[in-house]
Amino acid sequence: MSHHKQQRNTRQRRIVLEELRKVTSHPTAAELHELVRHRLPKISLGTIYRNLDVLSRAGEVTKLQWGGSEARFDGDPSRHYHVRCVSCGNVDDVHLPEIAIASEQLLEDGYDVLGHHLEIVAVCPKCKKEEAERNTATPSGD
Amino acid sequence: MSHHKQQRNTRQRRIVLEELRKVTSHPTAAELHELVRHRLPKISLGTIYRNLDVLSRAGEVTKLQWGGSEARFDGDPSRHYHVRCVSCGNVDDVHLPEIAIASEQLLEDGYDVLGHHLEIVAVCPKCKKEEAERNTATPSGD
DNA sequence: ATCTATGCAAAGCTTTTGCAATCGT
DNA sequence: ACGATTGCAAAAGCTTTGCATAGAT
Repeated sequence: MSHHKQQRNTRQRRIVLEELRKVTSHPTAAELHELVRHRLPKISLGTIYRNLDVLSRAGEVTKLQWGGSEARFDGDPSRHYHVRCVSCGNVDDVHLPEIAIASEQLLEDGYDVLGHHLEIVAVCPKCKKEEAERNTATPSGD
Repeated sequence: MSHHKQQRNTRQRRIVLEELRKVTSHPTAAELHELVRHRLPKISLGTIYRNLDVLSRAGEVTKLQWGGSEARFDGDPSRHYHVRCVSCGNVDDVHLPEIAIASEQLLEDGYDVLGHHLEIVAVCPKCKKEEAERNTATPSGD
C-alpha cells in the first residue's frame, strides 16, 4: 500500500515550504504565491497549488479548510456536532455534550470568544466495511 | 426581540427550508436544488444559494463550511488549534491542550475515529478595538 | 405601489488540468 | 535517459450577481 510516488526535491517545492514556514499568517494559495514570487518570480499559481497539495499529503503543511470547496447545509436547528467520513465525504450528525474550550488565554489576549466549530474526522461504517471487504478480497498484496 | 429584516415568505424560501429540514444528508446547494425541483421545477440554483444565505444568516440553517471558499495553509507542523476572527477573517494559532472527544457512541456506531478539526470563533483584539472605537465615535445613532 | 425575490444567464473566483518543455535523480 | 515537475493557459467547479419580471405586503 502506501508507497507514494517518488517526490523530487525541486527548488519550487523547497521554497514554497520555506516561505510557508516563515510566516504565521496562514496565507491563502494566492498570498503564498506572492511571497514565493519574491524569490522565484516566474513560479506559477498552479505550481503553488500542486506543491501545497503534495506537502499537505505528506503532512508537512496543513490545509485549513474543512469540508472542501463545496458547502453543505444542515437544516437541523438543534445544537450538535458533525462527523465527516474521510473516505466518502458524507457528513453525519453527532450529539455530544458541548465541548468546554479553555479560553482563558484567548480572553487574556483580548479575544472575544464566540464559540467554536468542531468536526470529527472518521471513516464511516459503510466505508470501513468496504475497506475490509477489499482487503479480504485480495489477500495477496502485489 | 429581533425581528429579522423584512424578509418575505415566498414559496421558494419556504420550500427550500422545508426540504432541507426533511433530510439529514447535509446536502450541497446543488443537491438541495435537485430536491426542491421536485416541487418547484423552475427554481434556479441562484435562488437556492440566495435563500440558503438568508436562512443561514437568520440562524434557520447551518452552513457546514468553515474558512470560506478560499483555503488557508499552515506551515507550522506542531499540533495546535486555530482561532478565526469573524470580523476580519484572520486566523491565529492557539496552543491549547488537545481536546478529548467522547467518541464511545461513534465507535459503537461503527465509526473509526481518526481525529477532529476544531476552530475557535472569535473577534480578534484588533477588530474588537475597532468596534469599540466605532461605538464611541458615533454615540448618536445617525 | 413599493420593493424584495426570482429566473436566467453571465461573470467571478478559486482550484484543477492538459501539454510541451524542464529538471532532479 | 526516465519521468516527475514546471509554466502557461485553458478549463472546471462552485458561488455570486446584473437585469428585467414576478410576487409579497
